[in-house]
Amino acid sequence: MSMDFAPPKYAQVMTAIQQRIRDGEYAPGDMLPSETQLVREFGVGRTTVVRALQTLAMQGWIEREHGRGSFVKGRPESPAERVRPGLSTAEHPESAENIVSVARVPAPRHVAKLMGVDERTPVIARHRVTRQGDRVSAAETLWFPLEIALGTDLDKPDPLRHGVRQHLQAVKHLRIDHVTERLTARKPTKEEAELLGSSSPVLGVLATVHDPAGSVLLVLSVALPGDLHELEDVYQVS
Amino acid sequence: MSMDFAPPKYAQVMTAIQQRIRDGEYAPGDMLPSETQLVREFGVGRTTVVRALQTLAMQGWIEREHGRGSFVKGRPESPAERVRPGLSTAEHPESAENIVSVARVPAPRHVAKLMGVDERTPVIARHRVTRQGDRVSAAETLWFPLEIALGTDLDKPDPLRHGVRQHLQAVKHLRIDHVTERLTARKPTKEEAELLGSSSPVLGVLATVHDPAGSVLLVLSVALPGDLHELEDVYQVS
DNA sequence: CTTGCCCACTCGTCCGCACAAGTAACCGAG
DNA sequence: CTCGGTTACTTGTGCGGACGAGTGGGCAAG
Repeated sequence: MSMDFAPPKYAQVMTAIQQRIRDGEYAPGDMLPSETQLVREFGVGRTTVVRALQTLAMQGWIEREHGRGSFVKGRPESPAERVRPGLSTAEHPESAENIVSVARVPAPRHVAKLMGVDERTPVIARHRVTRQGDRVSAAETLWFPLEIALGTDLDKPDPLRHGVRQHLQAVKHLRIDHVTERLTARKPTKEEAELLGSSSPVLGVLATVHDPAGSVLLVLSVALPGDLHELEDVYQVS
Repeated sequence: MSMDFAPPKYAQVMTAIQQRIRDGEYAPGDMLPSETQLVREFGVGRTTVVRALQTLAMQGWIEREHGRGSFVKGRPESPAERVRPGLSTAEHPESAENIVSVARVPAPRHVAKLMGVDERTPVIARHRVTRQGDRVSAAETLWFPLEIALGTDLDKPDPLRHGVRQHLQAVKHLRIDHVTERLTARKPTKEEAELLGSSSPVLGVLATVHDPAGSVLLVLSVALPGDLHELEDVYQVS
């Protein structure tokens, strides 16, 4: 059975309006249709339209003025836009083609340090790649402490179709709370260079993923070829 | 008549709960009273309680789990701090030793694009270095549109002792509002390699600095040798 | 003991309605 | 002409009710 879940109506209204703003149909400064008009257009209750508009306002897409109307601000630029390679790596679904190898290996020095265990403690290393068309656009390694991987499929070479984060949540109720990322420029390791088919500089992302208590769920390292990737960040100055 | 306006009820509920979290009455991890209980306690409709709780959740005070309850996160922390090479470069004071050269040159393609002007439009290029002990730890170039530099000392090779940001503010009342940064890994240019004394990979930061109206005040490019620099970033997950 | 179902409880979403309050255009009295 | 009120719009807030869906404990059948 095709059980595709429809997103909630208020979210549908939000996406529709966001799309129109991006398309320029609603330009910055324009007044949006009134709540009543939107109610008619989308065939939903005012509660729903109001919730969509108020959420958009909180996210900075629009501005609402009591008695006048809602106006396009067109500047959804918020700290939410930051690229977060660490998190997206933990969330991305896997497929058979992008698993390179999964093995139990002694923890490399820098990984052991981040996990707070002794060097050479055995850990699970899960090597993957991401493809963009024909080319390998990223080489990723995820390291798991044994006690985390215990009872999960993280130590098996089968693809996790819902991603690592989902798997941890579903199988062991482990929740990701925060991520520490360290970014640097470096040469790819021999293995990475082979996978990427190039030894030009890479952006190295080393991320430590924690649960709410601060324990390390995994450490991950991503090598992003410099000629393929740019990380963008916009911020307000106090 | 003392017409003091009572804040809306949903806001009253929010502040009450926030207060209890701050006081420790609701400790992190605790389950909040259920919506129904809060309805009874505050004598308001469920709509109101739900709105309060959902807003608190969006602000990061609590977490709501479908079917289980609402839980104190006790973490109204703002989006985590991030290193911002772009801004600090604009703020750092200069000294005679770290000015390499200042000249009027045609805008390079990528700079012209960010400024929104034609390629080869003349701009002021200000080349600098940062030292760490004996070693040059960063090579920076700041490009200014002519109309910005006009009437300032930005086009003169004398060090700006209070930094570029201060100078713009003091001399022309120009205020920095936001910065867009693009990060990538690349090989240093010939000039950068010479200044840095190495041609190992660098972290390239290309930042566009805007005033409140969105006009570009300057574009700056920083080359950070990968073996000397790491950019760290911590963030909360949803 | 284990398994599977039921049920009470939780939050998620949505509706229709009501009234308050701010805004702006119109219109008539002066 | 100016002024002030009326009126038709807008958003802000609030209620009660309804149904859906996820969670977890209890309970009875196996």
